Amino acid sequence: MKQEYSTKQRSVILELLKSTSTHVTATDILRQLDSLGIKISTATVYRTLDKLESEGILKKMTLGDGLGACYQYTKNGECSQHFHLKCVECGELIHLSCEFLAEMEEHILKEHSFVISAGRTVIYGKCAKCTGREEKDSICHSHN
Amino acid sequence: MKQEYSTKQRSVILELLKSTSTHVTATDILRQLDSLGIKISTATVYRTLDKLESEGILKKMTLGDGLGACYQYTKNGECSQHFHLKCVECGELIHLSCEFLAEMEEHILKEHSFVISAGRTVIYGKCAKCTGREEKDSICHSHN
DNA sequence: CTAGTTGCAAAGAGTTTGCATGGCG
DNA sequence: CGCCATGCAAACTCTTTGCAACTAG
Repeated sequence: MKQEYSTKQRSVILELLKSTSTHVTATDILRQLDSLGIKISTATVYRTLDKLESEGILKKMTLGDGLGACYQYTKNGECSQHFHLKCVECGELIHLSCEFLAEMEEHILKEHSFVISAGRTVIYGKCAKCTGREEKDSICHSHN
Repeated sequence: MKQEYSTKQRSVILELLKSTSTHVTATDILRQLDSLGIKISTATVYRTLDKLESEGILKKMTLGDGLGACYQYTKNGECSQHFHLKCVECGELIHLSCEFLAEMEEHILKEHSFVISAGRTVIYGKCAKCTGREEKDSICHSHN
């Protein structure tokens, strides 16, 4: 097995991720590093994220926007155990840890023989804020 | 509202999608068109897929691999009312109409104030066939 | 010293856009 | 005829790769 060196770049990136509460793209990280005056090459960021992911330190998720992969720091894979709700209006990502979802997984496993990959799944819809907002101005139009 | 013309390109692309049982990427379509000797430009394929999707004729899904967006034909709107389970192994799309899901929607609405858009949501995981298949050859490795 | 790591720049893959032309209704 | 759709090529974004220089252990 490959040994991991503890380099400055690696720890900077990891710190950044630890201090971020939501998911970030590689580009976000690049931008942040840039605004912090830290210079780490694009390639290194991608390679590091990749490594951190395969070490299980980060979770990689694809939120079907045009944004590319998102990464998020998770203490021992925590995020792989809950679902994500993504508001299609405002883009907010809600982490949903709730026993009901566990039930749902079980149900789908038993009744439909399907093993859900919660980490990969993003449930789309509208968050509270955006639902309220919509009701105000959509008097009578079907759907976009 | 924009009117949709029925062009040759549009119907060719739609036919292709109708006759495909799993998801395809824009590139797949381009390749297929090419091997059929039909020439439709890249831009048109992308624009058409986009339009078909917003008309609700296609379902767009992102299978977080490096592959880009995937599209799949679904009979007009029929599918906006139930969830979809997508096997990340074999590509099978399972249409899941089940009261449990309705319960789940309600739960998420009440407890989390989030309105799920079932038509937009794809739940990823592994279907029965592929789960069985995996167990055969993964004697003892943690997870990918 | 050795093997993993970094930077740079170039290359790829997927997708989008501007603009002139073509085609449906 | 008017307006949407198409083609082409250039532009873009995200990500990967080759390779020489570098550094942690």
